[in-house]
Amino acid sequence: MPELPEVEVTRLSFAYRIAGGKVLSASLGKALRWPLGCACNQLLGRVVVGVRRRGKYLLVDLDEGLLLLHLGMSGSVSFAEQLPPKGVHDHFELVTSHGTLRLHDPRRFGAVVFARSEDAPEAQKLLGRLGMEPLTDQFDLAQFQDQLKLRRAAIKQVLLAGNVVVGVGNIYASESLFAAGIRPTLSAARLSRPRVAKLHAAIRTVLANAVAKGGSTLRDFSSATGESGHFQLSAMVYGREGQACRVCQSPIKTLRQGQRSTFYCPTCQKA
DNA sequence: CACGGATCCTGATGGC
DNA sequence: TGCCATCAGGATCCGT
Repeated sequence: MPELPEVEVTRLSFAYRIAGGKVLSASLGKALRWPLGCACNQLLGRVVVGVRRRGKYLLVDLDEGLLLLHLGMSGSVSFAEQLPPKGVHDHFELVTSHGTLRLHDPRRFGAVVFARSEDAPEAQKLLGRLGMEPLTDQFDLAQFQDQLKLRRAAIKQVLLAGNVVVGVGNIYASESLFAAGIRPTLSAARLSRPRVAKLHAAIRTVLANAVAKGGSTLRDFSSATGESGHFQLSAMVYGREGQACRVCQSPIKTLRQGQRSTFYCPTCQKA
């Protein structure tokens, strides 16, 4: 479910409200992708200092240590003073004096991991190999060009891998490549510098636009306050196989890359 | 190191 | 209605 825009929309929807809250209780349900890395009662009394995002991770900063939350494919976060009773797929809960943070994740590809600090090995294991943040100045064009030169794989797969640039998942990889007019199957290393520059700008525009639209709600994404996103309504290619391209009217095509669907316009996206 | 494929898990959907 | 196959917003691990 969640790519960078959905994670950022989630963050924006609860960060300012949870900040300052003191942890009153914490509980875990079924196992997520990795163990929490501490006993739940070690979190008692901690104060939530703020919530940041790195790639698709939410970093819940505590006065001592931090929690790394990942939503996997099907995760979502709720935050409210009072939440409805726990359901079968609610696997983590942090009750604070400002409200309750809950992670709902049917497929359990998500994770909650405690780390003593961002630099600690348990955090670096998850964050250490992440690529550049696309919506910050860290996303340097020259560096992007240099790094793509080292990758022979298809540009779509390089974007998804997250070790060059983070946060671009299956929806926004297709959308960004459409915006840049690039065929998803092209080898990253063979893209001309001007085309990479176009892609660099496209990624930023597409992601920023998606955040502004509240993310994409395909089946069940909503922010921590329950708001649906509506980026999917303006998607140019994702989920539009067979429909007319919004620019040139050609039917949108689909293909499989690394067991994921890719959508593209055969006319607008040049080989 | 870079690459492609298998893998974790549950639920929705479509064909027969 | 049931059963089976396929697909779904991710990312790690493993063999080459």
